Amino acid sequence: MQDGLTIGRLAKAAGVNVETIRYYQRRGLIAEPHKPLGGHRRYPQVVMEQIAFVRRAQQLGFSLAEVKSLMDLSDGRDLKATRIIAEKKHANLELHIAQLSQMRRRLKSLIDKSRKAVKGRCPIIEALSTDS
Amino acid sequence: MQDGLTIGRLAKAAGVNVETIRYYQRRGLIAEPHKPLGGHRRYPQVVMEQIAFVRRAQQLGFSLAEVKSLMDLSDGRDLKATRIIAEKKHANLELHIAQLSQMRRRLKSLIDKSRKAVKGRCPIIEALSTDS
DNA sequence: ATAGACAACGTACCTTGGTACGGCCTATAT
DNA sequence: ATATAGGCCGTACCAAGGTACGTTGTCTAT
Repeated sequence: MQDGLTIGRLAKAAGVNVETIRYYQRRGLIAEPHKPLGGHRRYPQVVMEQIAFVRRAQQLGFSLAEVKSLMDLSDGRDLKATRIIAEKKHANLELHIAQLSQMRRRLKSLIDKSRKAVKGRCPIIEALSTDS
Repeated sequence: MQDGLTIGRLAKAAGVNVETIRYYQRRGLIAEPHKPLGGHRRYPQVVMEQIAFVRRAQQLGFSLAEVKSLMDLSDGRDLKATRIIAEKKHANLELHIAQLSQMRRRLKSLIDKSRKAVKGRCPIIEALSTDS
């Protein structure tokens, strides 16, 4: 029994798959403990915190590449650089939401038309079949 | 010179890549003209309309699998089946928008905090580093 | 008739965020 | 001492919607 968790226990504790941890290591998102010459790695607590960081950032919409950038700024000293990443993401999010909202509106209108339509002519199919 | 367009001209006219047309053929989304024994296919106008159908449906948020279902209903006789597909998509869209909106709100709040923050402590990094 | 452009086809590759597998090695409990 | 669980590593695979490439075949203009 040594200090730190095995990858399996860490995975369970962090609520992720073992393969996900290995994947994050390959992407340089979490610290990779030294491998004791042909033995098994032991993960200190800090790695679990790094995994949690990744998951929280993902929930805010950041990609893993962006998460990496954020982590590189995670000493908290460069407020502005961090904020710029967040602002870029926020702008993307706005755009994305606007596009989806338009889709939703258009789809809703077609559905409403379909409900009132007479048999035999489907407004949805017709809208997809013609310009305008 | 024969009737119909070659795949290259069709692609240009429809504003898509040649490979996209071949891909749509493989997915059964557009009609595949007979190949005249070792020769080149000729595409009638109707195929361009099918491509346009696919693109319009994509713009409403439908996946290619859903587009296929819609096309199978495109005689316009089954209003209800078509509407059910659209309603399902609409519901997904609502959910998706709601999730993105929450992200946007949370991100916005972090950005605002960051603007007012004192040097050295980044509220964005801190939010990603801790629970709650 | 021959060059050059284009078509056909099969297959591999791309992105993103993982998941799964197989072969081998190690750690731990009994 | 040995069983067996689990770690390590490389590689392949998944969805989705295409894109790219190489080879061979064909079409068309000159």
